[in-house]
Amino acid sequence: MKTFSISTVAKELDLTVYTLRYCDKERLMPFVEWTPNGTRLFKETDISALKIVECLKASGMPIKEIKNFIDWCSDGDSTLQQRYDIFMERKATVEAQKEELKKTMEIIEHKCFYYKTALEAGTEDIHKNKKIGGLD
Amino acid sequence: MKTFSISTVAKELDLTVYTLRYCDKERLMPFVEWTPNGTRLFKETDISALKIVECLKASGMPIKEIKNFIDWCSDGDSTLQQRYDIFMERKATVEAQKEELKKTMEIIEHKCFYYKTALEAGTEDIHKNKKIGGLD
DNA sequence: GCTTGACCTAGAGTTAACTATACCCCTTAA
DNA sequence: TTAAGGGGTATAGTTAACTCTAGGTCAAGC
Repeated sequence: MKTFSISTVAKELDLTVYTLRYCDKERLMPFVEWTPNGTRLFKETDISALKIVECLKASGMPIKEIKNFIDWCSDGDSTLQQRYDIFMERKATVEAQKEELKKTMEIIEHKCFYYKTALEAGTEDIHKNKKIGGLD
Repeated sequence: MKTFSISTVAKELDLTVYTLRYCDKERLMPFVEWTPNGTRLFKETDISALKIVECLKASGMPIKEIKNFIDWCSDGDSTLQQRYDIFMERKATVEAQKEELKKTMEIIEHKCFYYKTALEAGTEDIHKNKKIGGLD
């Protein structure tokens, strides 16, 4: 079976070896195996699992909670419901983040317009007294 | 002119007074005025400006860079280009974040499906050997 | 056989953005 | 007139997720 060194995996996942070792210390990868002389050996499936870990991180999940998920994975079918719940919950938080970003983007685009027109006019004054209490 | 206390503004922006004072210490609100006995007095326009600060924070901009923007605002029309550039750059990074979230969401939704079907089958085994090296 | 470079651990240091504490002042209501 | 409550400062502590350093092992190549 093909295996990979920690630095290869780091490159593949766009992480540092420090980060991978940190994740290991936090018990996020109990599945990786070792050579007899104490070097980690990553399998293809390990890399897939780490991509899920990265996905959960990207969704804003703290590492301690990701650890719960990893533990449940080792526990087999009895934890299927918990694992399902985790991803449904993640789906909701990511949806909320998307909404937040959308609002943020609206304000930013408004400001782009504000400064574009101000630049064209040579002064910000054209926006003064436009709307009282507005965001302009 | 109507003014607001720090705790009122905190409520309005959904921040703590600690956070507002921290922002002040970081020179993110040089525009707020003070009573003779040393209390901050927020105007309506100050709250609008702080909403922009919060928007920049939400876009992932570090506070030290937001400070640059605030400084430029005080410098008048000579900094219009810099300020425009900042928002155009923010627009690009938020766009990138949206892309990232989209990818994250795809994996999460795939996992929701994975666990939903596993739950229905009563076992995760139905997904074994489906695709070698796949994300399932 | 010696150097180089990849791997290892333990543990210290970093960073940003708060968050809290200690202690002070001022106003207001009982 | 005193106690509560809201304001202020300075400074210390927290947190998460790295990031780095020191010091060590081991295999390969010259």
